[in-house]
Amino acid sequence: MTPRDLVGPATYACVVSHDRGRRPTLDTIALEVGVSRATVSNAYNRPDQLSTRLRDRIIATAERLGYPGPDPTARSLATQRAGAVAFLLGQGLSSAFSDPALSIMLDSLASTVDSGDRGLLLLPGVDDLGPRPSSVARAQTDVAVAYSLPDDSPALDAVRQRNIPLVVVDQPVVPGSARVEVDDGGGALLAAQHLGSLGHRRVAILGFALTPDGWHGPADAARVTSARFRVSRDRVAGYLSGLGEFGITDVPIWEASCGDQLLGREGARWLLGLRPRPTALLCMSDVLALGALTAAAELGLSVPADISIIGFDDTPAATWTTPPLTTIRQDLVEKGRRAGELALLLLDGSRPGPATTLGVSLIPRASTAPPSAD
Amino acid sequence: MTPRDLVGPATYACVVSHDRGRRPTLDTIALEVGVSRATVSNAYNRPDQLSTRLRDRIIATAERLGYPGPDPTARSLATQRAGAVAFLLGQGLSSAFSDPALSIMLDSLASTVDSGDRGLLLLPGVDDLGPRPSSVARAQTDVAVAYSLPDDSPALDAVRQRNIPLVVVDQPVVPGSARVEVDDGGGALLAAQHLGSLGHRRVAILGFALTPDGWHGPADAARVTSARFRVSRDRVAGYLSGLGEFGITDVPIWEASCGDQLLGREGARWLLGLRPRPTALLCMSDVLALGALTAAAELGLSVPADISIIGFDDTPAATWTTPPLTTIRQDLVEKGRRAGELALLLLDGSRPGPATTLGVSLIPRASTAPPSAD
DNA sequence: TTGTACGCGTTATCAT
DNA sequence: ATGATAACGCGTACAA
Repeated sequence: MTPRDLVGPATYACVVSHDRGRRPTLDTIALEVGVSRATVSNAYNRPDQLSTRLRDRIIATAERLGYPGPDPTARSLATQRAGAVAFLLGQGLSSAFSDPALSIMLDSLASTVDSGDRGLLLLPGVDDLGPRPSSVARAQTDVAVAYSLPDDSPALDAVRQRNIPLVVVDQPVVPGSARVEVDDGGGALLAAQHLGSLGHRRVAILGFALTPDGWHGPADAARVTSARFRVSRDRVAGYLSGLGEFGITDVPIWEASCGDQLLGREGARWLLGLRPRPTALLCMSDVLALGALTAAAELGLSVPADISIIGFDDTPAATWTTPPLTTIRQDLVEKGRRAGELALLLLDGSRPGPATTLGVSLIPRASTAPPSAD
Repeated sequence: MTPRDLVGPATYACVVSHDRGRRPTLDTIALEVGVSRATVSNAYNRPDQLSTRLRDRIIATAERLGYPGPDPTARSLATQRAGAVAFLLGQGLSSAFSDPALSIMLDSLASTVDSGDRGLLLLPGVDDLGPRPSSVARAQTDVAVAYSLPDDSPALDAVRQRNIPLVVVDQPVVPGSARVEVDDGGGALLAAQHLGSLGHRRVAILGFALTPDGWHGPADAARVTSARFRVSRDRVAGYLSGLGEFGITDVPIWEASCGDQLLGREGARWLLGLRPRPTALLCMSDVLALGALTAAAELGLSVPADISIIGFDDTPAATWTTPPLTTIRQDLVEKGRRAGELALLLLDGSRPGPATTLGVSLIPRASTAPPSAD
């Protein structure tokens, strides 16, 4: 059926209800009211361009015919604006909502970006590599914000190919993109120095994945050297550097494939099973540290008397644990806000500037103490 | 990083500027290769429709000219599919990521919906009312999933106006939509009966907002009667009904405008300041219960000796608290999965069936006990 | 207010 | 088999 088949307005309304495939469009309304399509469009988008009376008539007619308003997709096509910010995650959405560090950051990002009529399009990743390139290619978005992807994530190639502006949070370093990160190396250094100055000499690392290959377990030197996650790399380096100041060189590392609490527990069990047993654990996140707390309790070790545990992030949970968690604070809210602002700037046509690096600080609580003289 | 990495983006920018802002489209490629637009489209979407050689030539040319692939918006316009599921929240995204019950559900929903090339479009709400109608009107989505909105949320009118399928999670009841909810009344009943059978006779309720007007503080009978959140209404009814079985009729209620832990603490302080002091608190969520635990500790009351506290949801945090929290379990993962499945079904053209109601159960832990004989 | 030229693809249907 | 033609899809924006 072509528009020519429509003889009159009344007929059309009839046709509409009969023919379900045919939704009313701007043209339908224009025809019915007897004005042009442009005028109907103006009624919705520029009410000041026409008389109130005409506008009311148009809106009323639209309602009567069940016109749902200008189609968002068509509007996007015409305006060349998708009206959404895509957020690229390393893993499934599962992580987005269960990892507090990510949640808090995302929340802040969302409220920053939200001002305006923009939505937040979440693109879940697969296997720590980030979203599939095809997902990125099909996403209706004006700008991409990538969160903590490995150095060689194919998703980032897809973003570049689409030539949309990119904001990278944490990692990796992508030339030509805006970036906000935290002083991971410095934070790790602080944590290690804290333990060292407390007198610990046998310290182990409970860390994130070094490379997105799904491995979890003890990490040897080769894995550390070839790590493809910048954050993990920098934090390990910071830990080792800080421990090195105290002459500590032999540092076991357990690598959790994801920041999952259960894996943290498993890793801590392994590390605490080493002989001689470490007297302190450097955990790359509070969540991993929570797992470590659980493991310690299960092994009958008391924290911090038998084992000191230090986290990273300073998420709210760090204050609720027993004992409250000594940790490295990063400003997750600020990180999200900056990322959102950068996204808006890029949308406005700004060129990306140098990366923003947020500071970190040591928050001493009750999960660390000098080692007991055993 | 190799020098090549640095050159890549710059090179592309160069191509773009040559074209004087005119980005390549399907036509550009078609013209260059000397085939029709349709053939180029097929090269991307139906590789089997043309010879491998021609396809390779097309793809190569596309890459050479910096063609980013078929434009997602144009594709959506043509296919009449946005390729996204919109998720409507009552409040800002802040809540989405900080409320564990929501996070877990959303996570599950996301992974259900994720299979396929769909994204999840988050539409944050304002003032507990849900997203602004204009946000809904402009969202590029094929289906809407509304989470826990008040009975008269304007966002739902906007969804209906757009005539896109709707899945409602928890509340409200919207005719013509699919729905998944939990047995809120039954859960509340279980909680109240638990306390009653333990011997408690002075019980108070620490609850969610009854109406989206930002009020927090003591709730009188009028507010309860006119509540516009179904879940709050049903739970209060369930609580009162269960308590009624033990002859308890005078039940103070404190209403938290959001499920925030700080508000939970504030409410608990108020309730625990009443004289005679309640011996037990019915909390509408684990998060509120956490706040109550904090308040009790600050008031020097020990749980459960001085005060019994029962939560709702059975989020992971319930097991970590001191003492571990007695609570009502609802299957949040299942709830999300069902909601996702319903969304996919509706996308497939199915008609919404009757609402799915998920069961609840009492999880007794250590935060409830018989009242001390004071 | 209106006419109308885009925006960018998809997908029958048709031709070789 | 392969590829071409052309008809949509639905608005926006600018000149008239």
